[in-house]
Amino acid sequence: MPMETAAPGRPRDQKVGLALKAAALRLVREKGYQNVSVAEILKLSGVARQSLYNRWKTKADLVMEAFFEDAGTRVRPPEFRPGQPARAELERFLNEVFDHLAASDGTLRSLIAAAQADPEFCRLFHDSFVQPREEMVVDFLAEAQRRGELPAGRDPAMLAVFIHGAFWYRLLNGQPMDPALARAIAAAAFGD
Amino acid sequence: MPMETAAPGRPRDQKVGLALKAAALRLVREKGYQNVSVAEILKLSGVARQSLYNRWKTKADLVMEAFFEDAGTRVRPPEFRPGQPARAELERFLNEVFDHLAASDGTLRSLIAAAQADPEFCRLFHDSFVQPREEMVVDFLAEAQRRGELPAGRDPAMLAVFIHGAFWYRLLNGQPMDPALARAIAAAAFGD
DNA sequence: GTGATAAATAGACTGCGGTCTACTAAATGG
DNA sequence: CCATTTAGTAGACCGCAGTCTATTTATCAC
Repeated sequence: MPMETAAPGRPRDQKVGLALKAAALRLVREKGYQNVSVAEILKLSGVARQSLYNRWKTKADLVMEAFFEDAGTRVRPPEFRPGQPARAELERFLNEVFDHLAASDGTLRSLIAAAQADPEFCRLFHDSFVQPREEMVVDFLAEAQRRGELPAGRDPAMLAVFIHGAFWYRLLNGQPMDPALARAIAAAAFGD
Repeated sequence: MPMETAAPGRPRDQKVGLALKAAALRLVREKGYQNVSVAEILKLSGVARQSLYNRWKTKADLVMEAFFEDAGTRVRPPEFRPGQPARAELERFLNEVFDHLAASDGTLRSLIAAAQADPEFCRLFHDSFVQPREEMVVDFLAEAQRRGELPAGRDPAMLAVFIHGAFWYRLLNGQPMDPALARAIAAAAFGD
């Protein structure tokens, strides 16, 4: 148990933050990021405006935390399983990511958009969300290379950038994120 | 000369649109998209608010037109030149794009962000800006393949998505767009 | 208990993009 | 000349995200 350093002043009420995240998550799922106002989140959670901005700098910060707190558990990372070729596993992973994105409507798109106007949020979003997912793929590809399933000449880090880049590019241009894309990406990464 | 179909009512004053584009271009170059308000553009151009929204649906529409009207002439498309390998030409092209983006600060980032909240603008931006540039690369890669400089097994269309995707991904995550990236992209596209 | 500190609440306020209304001005066809 | 139609101007107006101020409340140290 960590020694709590007993900060002075009134302690934060956990319920306030939880209520805000719960309200934000529910409303964004129901209506989409664009169509949810901060005022609505405050009304549903029954919390005062300042209490939100005491915890998060922007609406995007709150929604990112509410939305992706468990997102890491929704998509199973790529891993080696007996009898499963690396290429097929990458394809499976991509399809799960696409499904998750489809279920979450345009939330990722909105958060990426928010990051373009806010360097601080851009870094936070990258460090806490984008980078870890990129590294999962890098590690997986490096292992595939070690096992001889990926040609030796390729750079796993660069391949991961291409893979995520292709998927961002399609997402941000409003184009379909379907199994055909997953197949094409996996084929390009592993193909000759 | 096209038969002008003599629309009824007062004709549009060309100067109004030109003044708006000139003001928008100058202010965005000076201060960046985020830091320019519509009110400023109106003040500098000496035009009324409604006149702007008669011509463009949003600030993003105006800035896109003002900013990229001549952008097509700034970057020389990839083309085959005697003694110039396709891979080197692609690298040159990417470096010119990166330079142009650096000079235009975050304008492309802001327009991509605006597109995420506005499906109509997303389509317009894609059709009039993104797609043509993508096709330039596809055509170039297809020609390289025909000439035997690009391995036969690869799909030029998919490669173009990877190339643009990688560059969008880096751009939108606030990472450097430097010659090293251009080299890595060209190497991955043409390398074994 | 007293004072200090910080959380929570309520609500006014700012600047923004975009819409709306009212009015004037320039072209058309009759 | 007159009716119609559209462009342009001026400025009020709306909902938004985020800031600020004032007040109350909960917890410390003493």
